[in-house]
Amino acid sequence: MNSGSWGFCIVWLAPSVAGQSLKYNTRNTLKPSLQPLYICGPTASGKSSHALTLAREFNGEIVNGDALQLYRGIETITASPSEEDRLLAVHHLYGIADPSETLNAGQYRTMALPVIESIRARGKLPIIVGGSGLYLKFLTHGPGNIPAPALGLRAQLETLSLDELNARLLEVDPVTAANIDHNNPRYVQRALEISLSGGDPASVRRSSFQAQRDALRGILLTWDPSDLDQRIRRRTSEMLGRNAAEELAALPTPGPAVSRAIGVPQIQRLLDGAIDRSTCEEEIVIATRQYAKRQRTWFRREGWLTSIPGGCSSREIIAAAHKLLTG
RNA sequence: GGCUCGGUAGCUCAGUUGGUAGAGCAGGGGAUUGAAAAUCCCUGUGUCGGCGGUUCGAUUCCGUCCCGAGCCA
Repeated sequence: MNSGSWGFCIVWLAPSVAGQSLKYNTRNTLKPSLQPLYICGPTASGKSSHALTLAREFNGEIVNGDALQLYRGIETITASPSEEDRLLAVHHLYGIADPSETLNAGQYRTMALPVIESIRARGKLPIIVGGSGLYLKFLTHGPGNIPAPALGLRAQLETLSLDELNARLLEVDPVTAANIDHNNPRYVQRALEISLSGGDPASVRRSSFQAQRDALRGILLTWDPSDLDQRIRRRTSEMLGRNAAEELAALPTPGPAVSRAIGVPQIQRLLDGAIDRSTCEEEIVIATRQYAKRQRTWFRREGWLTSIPGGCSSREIIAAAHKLLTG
């Protein structure tokens, strides 16, 4: 597969969009480039609020890039944009999935691409805001040449032990077996899934994954870890102070994805009476902090992102975005 | 006041029949190609409560003091 077959690139290069005359806010005269602007960063880094500022400044619409905010019914727990915020700019792909579903990065891409295209078709700037590294990776770098998850096969593999999975992978795809983290059941299982679903083994297919050629532009919000920790503590406390517990209690049986969302298992145990409120809060803070660390590690490798201090002013974020949009 | 049990890594605890100690969690670092808020990998020197004593050598034995918890007065 070559770069030309990436749906995303096709969208970006669509001549009908590139030829339109566009109106930005009067304070900014920009070239008519409506390539998406990405706002990334760890949880609690202020992505949503900065994105809102930029959407209003640059005539943009916001597209969710967060795996868990796709689900409805857990808005408080996932710190999704509030009703008021959604009145200030158009928001897409928030709360569009049933909590019993389990989406994946490929499905997200499939949903997000037409949304982005339609925003551009309306002459608006798509602003993708989120912290789910893999989901954003699928958006920016394509889905590769790998088959979608085969759920039936996955269920079968689920019954095998890690040793058995590794043994089978070694038979089917020795190249991948030699390179994979064989302690990680998810990775071993997925590699097997690919190799067993027909066609070339995972080692061949994954090597056909290509790098993005078009210029990507995005902002990575950064924080000093101890400052971010304070923000996480504050947000967790506020979240529990709102209707988080009631929200979860009212949720019809969630699927695997929502069940694992940070806050859900902890609040569930609070509702069950297994832990008290302060223990619940502390556990959520810890899980969130660890997640933020993983996000930091992930985004650090996305070299195309421009780092901006998360605590910057509206003026500064606008200036940074302006530079990216015109540069 | 007396007795008993505790006091070891940020937390919960193990252990050393006397040769200065190790797990889980937390913390730190990393990975990440369709479950990703997931999953996985690497990373443990701390007056072993204080002070004395016995000993070549004490965190380990003895004495005493301090601090918890419990029981008896």
